[in-house]
Amino acid sequence: MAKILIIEDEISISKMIAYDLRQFAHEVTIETDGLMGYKRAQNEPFDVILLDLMLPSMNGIDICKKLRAKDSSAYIIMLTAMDDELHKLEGFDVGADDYVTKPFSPRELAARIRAGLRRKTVKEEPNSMVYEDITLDLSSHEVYRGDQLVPLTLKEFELLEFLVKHKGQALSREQLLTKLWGYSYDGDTRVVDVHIFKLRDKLDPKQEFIKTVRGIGYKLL
Amino acid sequence: MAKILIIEDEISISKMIAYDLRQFAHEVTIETDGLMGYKRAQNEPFDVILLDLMLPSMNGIDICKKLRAKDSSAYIIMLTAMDDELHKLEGFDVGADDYVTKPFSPRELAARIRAGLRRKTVKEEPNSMVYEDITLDLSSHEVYRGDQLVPLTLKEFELLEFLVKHKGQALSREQLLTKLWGYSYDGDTRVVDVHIFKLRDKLDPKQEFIKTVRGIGYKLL
DNA sequence: CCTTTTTTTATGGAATTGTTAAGATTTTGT
DNA sequence: ACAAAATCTTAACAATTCCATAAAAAAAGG
Repeated sequence: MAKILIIEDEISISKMIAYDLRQFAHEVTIETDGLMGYKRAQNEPFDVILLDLMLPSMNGIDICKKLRAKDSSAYIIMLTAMDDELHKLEGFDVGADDYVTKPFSPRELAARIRAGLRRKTVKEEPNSMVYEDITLDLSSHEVYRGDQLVPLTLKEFELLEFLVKHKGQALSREQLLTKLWGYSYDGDTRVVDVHIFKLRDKLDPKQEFIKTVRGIGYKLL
Repeated sequence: MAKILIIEDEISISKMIAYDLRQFAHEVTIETDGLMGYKRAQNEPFDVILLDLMLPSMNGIDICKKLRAKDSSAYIIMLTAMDDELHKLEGFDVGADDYVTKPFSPRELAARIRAGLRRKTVKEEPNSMVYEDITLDLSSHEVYRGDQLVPLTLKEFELLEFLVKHKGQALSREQLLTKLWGYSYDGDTRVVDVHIFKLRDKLDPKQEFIKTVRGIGYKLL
């Protein structure tokens, strides 16, 4: 489910769209004023923004331009009235990802939003990984065991990330060294053991998840 | 200090808010009933009115509409439950100046009230971001820590703005340099450290908010 | 029960960040 | 246009954190 912002002054339209989107468990926010909408778009991390062209206090084109000038990562869909073809063009110049002409069917809009979301998720890397009750937040570099924040050092974090990414695989010390320490690493192969120990100490004291594969290395169940 | 009216039927919430606000020497009045609250709002010159949406005998939306219709000069902040996004919309149509979704932190509410009071006296368009009790006024380029104006240089301001906009994310020095200094910047990467140091010095001497992510860069909690 | 491998602990040193100050650059005031 | 002031950048040193190594203790395997 995604965070979606609708900036549209015709309340009947925005309510209809919002109703449909909420059916798909999306979190929908509506703004009727251009400037207010722009401010929210700027300050909250929306996944998709539906943007009407004609708006009070600030029009859709300017909003789109400004959002792109900053580095909003939102997928922006412009809503245009049938006849302003010219504006449609500008909409694209301006950094919109897609456009829909009014009147449109809810189905079509929903499909375009889904397409946008897919594209967005493919484009961006996943920003969190979950393993059992351990959550790795890649953007904030935080790790939680349940809802307990567990401070890890960089190497510990990278090691855990690699383990989770390859869970189930037995990973040799050499593999870990070349991937996490770099291909030209020529130090002691036992470095890995020490970091595994520290990871276990912080996250898995009972060695429930991080198993040692004798003669090889380690693996995450 | 200001006269503040809280219209909220959940006594635990209103008492908590009132307690916090009185710490700042504000004069706080509480009403639990919609109609009663409306009457007081009409008859006394409050600077700020905190208005719950769902209230007995008269809801927040109607109160707000009627007060605006009379042209009460109060700065009205709507308190909305997380999920009634639709009501939030109506709240704006209706002339509220700001809104806060429950649950909210006392700090954030206090900051928004201060922002409202400032705006009320200076009468300028607010284009502001609020983080904890730090308010960033983007149009005047002013930053407040609580009530206190904190003079920042341009780079410090931009840095803070970027941190707030990406709060929670660990931001690398390279990211900050390319976004804030420009894509072609080729100087020392430690410039960032110095500016972080100065920002902390002015806004966060105890390093409560601006955390360093060793091996990466910095992040705002 | 002896050997091999892994776990655990301790420590010096390397790398990263904090802090300060001085020089360079830009902005402001006159 | 010039001088003064403010801000930014760089460099150097201090403080801190983290990592790699070594080496002892424990466990596994035969």
